[in-house]
Amino acid sequence: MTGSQRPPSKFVAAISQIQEMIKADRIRPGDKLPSERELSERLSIGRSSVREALRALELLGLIETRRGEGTFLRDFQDHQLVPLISTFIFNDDQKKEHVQDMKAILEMGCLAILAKRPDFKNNAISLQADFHELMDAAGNSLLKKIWLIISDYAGTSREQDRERLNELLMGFMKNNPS
Amino acid sequence: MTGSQRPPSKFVAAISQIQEMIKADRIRPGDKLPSERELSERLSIGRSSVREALRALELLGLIETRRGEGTFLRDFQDHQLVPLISTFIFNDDQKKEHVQDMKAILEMGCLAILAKRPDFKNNAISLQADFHELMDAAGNSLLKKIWLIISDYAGTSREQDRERLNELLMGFMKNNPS
DNA sequence: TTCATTCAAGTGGTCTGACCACAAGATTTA
DNA sequence: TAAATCTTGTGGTCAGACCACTTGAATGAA
Repeated sequence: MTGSQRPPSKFVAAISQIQEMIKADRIRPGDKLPSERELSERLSIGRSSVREALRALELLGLIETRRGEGTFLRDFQDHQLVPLISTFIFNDDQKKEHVQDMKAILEMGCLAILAKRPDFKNNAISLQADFHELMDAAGNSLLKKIWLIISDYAGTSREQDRERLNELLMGFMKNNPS
Repeated sequence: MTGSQRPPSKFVAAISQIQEMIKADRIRPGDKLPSERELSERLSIGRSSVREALRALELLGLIETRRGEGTFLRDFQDHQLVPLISTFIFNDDQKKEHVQDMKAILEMGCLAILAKRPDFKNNAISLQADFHELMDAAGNSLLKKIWLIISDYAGTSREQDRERLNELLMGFMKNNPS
């Protein structure tokens, strides 16, 4: 027989279903999810599989689990997956470079956005500024979120960031004289 | 009693231990990890907990699981983590503009990488090229991955992409005369 | 009443043992 | 030799049993 691709594992299916449930039931960050046992019943899968799904989501920082209380939807702010994955990344220097480059690209992009503004030189950018503020100023939340994640992976210090920012700014001033 | 912080859950501990084991045993991408049952024994924790850890790692794209064969360490390059996080990131962030800007930033970054190469003008970039090829040429898998996802969300056509690429190239040529 | 104590129910955390589905190699058989 | 068949080892899943913890209700003492 051909074409009989086996279905995705239960725990992967569970993740999707849980996400759908979150949307359908309008569960918001901070709200409580159904208990593992209830999920198990509603999704008709064993509790173990539910747990595997929940543990994975937890590791991603999408949910939070409190023993004796329940499982709660979380805001994406503090993703713990970063330190975790970075240890894996550290095995490979090339990948580390990629992360660094990626970060630089995002930062350049941030500056490019700001540079289009008339008040670019005046207030928004002082040499005391750091990218957290600049990202806010740029007003692209998507950019900022991704930058935050990448920054975490990159693992550079605030000082290093600031130094490079200065360098970048110098370059910008030169290429974009007002 | 105060200050009795309870230990991290088994499955979190398992993740760390598995990581250490990978390092200690010099397991490289593509290699096989010990079986779940063996891990269970070696780490002295139940197989369920081992599985919760492995499932989480799998969702992060750090390992790959093949039924009947085993569990294998994976190259970080194909981490599914990015698409995963992205679905979440895009949740509250439907701002189309942000996505477009983000895409442009990534593409500029790609060009910037290529521009540093001596053969920039010669072969790598022809006006027939599109960003798929350019991203490959840039050689930053992380960049490409994120770009692909963003592109997906941006929903622009290949033609639109090519047009903008041409515009960008023009600008680049102007600002970076060889 | 009011406050503290106790208790019961619900929840996540973990383990065990049992199957199933699958892949690969060894073994048997034609 | 070549095909068909075990056998073994692996992940996938489930059910049931405890444990640890939180909460709130029930209970009792002031």
